[in-house]
Order: sequence, then structure tokens, then C-alpha cells
Amino acid sequence: MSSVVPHKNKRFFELLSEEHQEILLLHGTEILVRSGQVLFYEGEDAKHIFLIREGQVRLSKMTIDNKKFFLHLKQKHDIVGEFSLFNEMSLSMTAEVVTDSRLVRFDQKNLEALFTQHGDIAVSFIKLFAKNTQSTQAKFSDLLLYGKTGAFYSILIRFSNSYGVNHKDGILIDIKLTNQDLAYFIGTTRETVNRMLNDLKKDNIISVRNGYIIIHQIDFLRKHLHCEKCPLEICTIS
Amino acid sequence: MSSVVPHKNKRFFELLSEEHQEILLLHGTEILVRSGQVLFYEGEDAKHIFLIREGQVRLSKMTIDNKKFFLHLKQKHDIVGEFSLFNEMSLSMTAEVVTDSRLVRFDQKNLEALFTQHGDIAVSFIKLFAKNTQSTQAKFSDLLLYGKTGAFYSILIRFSNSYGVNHKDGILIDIKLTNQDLAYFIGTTRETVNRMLNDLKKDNIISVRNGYIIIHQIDFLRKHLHCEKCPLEICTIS
DNA sequence: TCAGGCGTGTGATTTTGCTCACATTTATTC
DNA sequence: GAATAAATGTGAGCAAAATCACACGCCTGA
Repeated sequence: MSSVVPHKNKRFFELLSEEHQEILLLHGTEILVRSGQVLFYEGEDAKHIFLIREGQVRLSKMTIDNKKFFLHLKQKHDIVGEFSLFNEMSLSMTAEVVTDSRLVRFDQKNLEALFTQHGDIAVSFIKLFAKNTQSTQAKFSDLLLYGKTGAFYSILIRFSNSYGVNHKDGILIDIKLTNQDLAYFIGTTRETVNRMLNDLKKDNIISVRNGYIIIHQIDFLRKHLHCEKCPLEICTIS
Repeated sequence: MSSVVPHKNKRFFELLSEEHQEILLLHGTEILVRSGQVLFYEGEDAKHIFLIREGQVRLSKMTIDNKKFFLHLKQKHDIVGEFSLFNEMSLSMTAEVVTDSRLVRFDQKNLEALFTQHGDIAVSFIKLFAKNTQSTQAKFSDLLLYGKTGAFYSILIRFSNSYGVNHKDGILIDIKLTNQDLAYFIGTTRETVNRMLNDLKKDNIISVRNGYIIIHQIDFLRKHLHCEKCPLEICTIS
């Protein structure tokens, strides 16, 4: 742990006690899922939620006029599909596995019973939701209040918090992201992203080395969003 | 209950059993709060959450460069501040009472204990979060994917679901909203809102009678968002 | 009753971001 | 290593929305 990336965010599963982790795992089934597979589609009825043991899952919304919008990129220890607990509502997003993954699948009904019995696990779950809510709303207010540039900076900060690793020249975002991917995360076009990226490169705020983004001056980004002092936990992409 | 406003959304508190309602109320303190008072500010440490018995509370984010963004307008039976449960994180929004209100204030610590003991109340809380999450994310994807017009239509639909009452010419939104208020809900300017409002009036989609908006053709708005068939519960403003 | 405040309405100008079109570079595949 | 595909880079034109500037109506309180 260095000064650049002070600490990784603790994810839901890590926050549970050993004992609770075991209880939870006993109620699920481990499954292997290949990249490209879809865990559930928008509009379907919710049946399961998933814990990621290994791999990455992307949550997105897609519209009829085939616009796409990526909401989250979930990783190890994250929960996917929690927003369907325990409603009869149909799902509001699509979950797609983007790198081969090992997941634990839980049945909704099982979980409800488990939570009713183990109030303390339910409380951990509430914490998960609470953090998520804050994080999501913070993200969107960035996206809306500071234009596309703001949205872009916001997403960079979020990626650096969720996927950043220390690097001699700053923070390296340790996943491949095309311009188009980034565009889907902020609701813009790849051209606009490309121009913004190049502006930042020109000013030496970031650089790109074989497809990976390195952020040299994250404070520049934070300042633009008036977010110098905001807590790390809420600025995440997962 | 008519065909225009098929049913009011059931809010968190109403979904609890009588027994649970009583248990919950026993753990809180009833307070009266005047319009204009602030329950908590962005950046503070979270101490309480609130149940609205009567009145309205607005949740917003405010930035240094004094941009404002209204996230929710909560009403009777809604919970305010749940996103602070049970983290040590500082609050990410400001809660302001906008009409004189009667609230029940809960202490975080109390609630955590209560939930641990009564898993089933915790489960109800998880439902609240789950619905909220879906609703919020649906809203924001509208705001980002369909431009300012889309954002505006989205907000109108949400207000009609949360505050709409039947009216001979359509759905009346039963709260006063200035152009500026609406602008803060969608992250735009009052001028833009004004122009959009007038466009809708011109086409007889809506009209405004002494400050209250009446929606005549809500389907027009829905169609624009490709949202004809989407469930009522997630399109709310609270 | 009239002054001041607040909300609304509307034009002109500028900025931002999207669309389209195409060139170039970087990966893949056979 | 040539052929193809995928991703990046960039200009020009256009559309959407923000900004600025100001006029008007309506309520409210001295």
C-alpha cells in the first residue's frame, strides 16, 4: 500500500466475518461462466444473485434504438443482481460476463430465508446497498453537472479507485478499455472520448501505454469536479 | 383508483406488517420540523435516519460553484437517509424539509440492533433499497441517454407517478414546481425547461393551471423514452 | 397603490457535443 | 507476412443546450 492508491476498497464479501462468509457460501452453488455469457437480461424476472469469486461482470442498460449504457463493472468479491432482492419487479439491467468467471449463484428465496434468520448478515447487505446508493448517486450527479468532460474525469477517477494499481508514473488502470467502452460508461460517443483523452495526454495528465491508461495527475481531475476531499469509497465504478 | 393513475406506489413503511410498524415506531422519536430546516448536510457524519409521517423532504447535492442538483423529493411513508446505514462514510447529500413535516427520527445504532434481531424487518429494508436502486438507475439512464428533452419527459413521468392525482383532463401533479425546480431535477437551466414546457403546451401534451402541471397525454412522453411498458414502481421521483 | 421580488417568456450568441466521413494505426487471422 | 478487422485520430458541419440580456406579469407587503 502506497500513498498513491491508499487502500483498495473493501468489497461486500470481504466485510463479512469468516463465519458469515461460510454460512453464505453454503447457501449458493459455484458455477463457471465464460466471457460473453449473460447472467440475466433486462426485463426478465429475477431469480438469482451472484457473488464474484474470480472474473468480471458488466451491468448495462440497452435501449430499443440500441443505445448502450454501462452502469457498473463488477469484480472479485462484488455482488451482482442485489437490486432484485426481494421484489417481484423485473430486472432493470443486463449482466454480462466480460472475462471468464467463477461465480457463486444464490437463489433469491434461499437468501430471504437466510437473512430473516441471520439479521446480522442482512445488516451487512444493507451496508452494501447503502454504499452503493451513495456511490451511484455521486457518479450521476457528476455526469449531469459537469458536462461530458466532467463525466469523463469522474469515470477516470472511479476506475482508478476500483481498478487502479500503483505505477512508477502514477496510477495504472488495470483493465483494457477502448474509447468506445469509456463512451458507453458516460453516455457519449467514442469520438468525444477520443478528443478528451488526447487533450489530457497533451497536458500530461494521463498517458496510454499499450491500451492501458496511466493517470499521472489525478488531482487535476479531482479539482475539476470539486472532489478533492471526497471519500474514496463513493467514487467507484463497481 | 382509476385507469389513469392505476395505483399509488406502496411506500416502505406501508409494506411492513402492523406489528413491524409498531416495533419500528417504538425505536424512534417523533419530531416536528418546519419548512426550510435541514435534516442533514452533505459531508456531515450520519447519525439519524427519518421516516416521513407528514410533509415533504428534498434530497439534493450542492457544489462549490453553487450548482444544485435535486435527487429526490420524498413524501409520506418514505424513508430519508437510509443510504447512511450503517457506514462510517460521510453523507453524500443534503436533506431539506420543504413543507412543514412530522417525522420519526431513528438513531443508527438503535436500528442496527433492531435489524440484527429482527431479520424480517431488515429484509423489508433490503426491499426498499432494491427498489430504490432500480428506480434511481433507470432515472439516470434516461437523463443521460435521451438528452435534456428525454430527461425532462422522464422527470414528468416520475412526478406523475409519485405525486399525480386524477383530474378530468388527465393527471395533475399535486405539488408546486417552478421552472427552476424542474431544472434542478434534470441538471439543466430554467430557460431550457421553460422552452420545453412551452413546446409541450403548444402540442397540448400538458397544460399548466395556476402553477400546477396537468399531463394530458402521458403516452406521448412514455413513447419518447421507449418506456410504454415499463413498470410503474421504478419510475418515481422519491 | 405602487415598489420590489419572483417567476416566466423569449431572442441572440456562444459553446458543447453529435454526426458523418475518411485516414491512419494497431491487432488478428489465415 | 499479407489480408482483414478493430480501434484510434481528426476535420467539417450541424444541432442541442448553455449563457446572456432584457421584458413582462403577478403577487405581496409597506
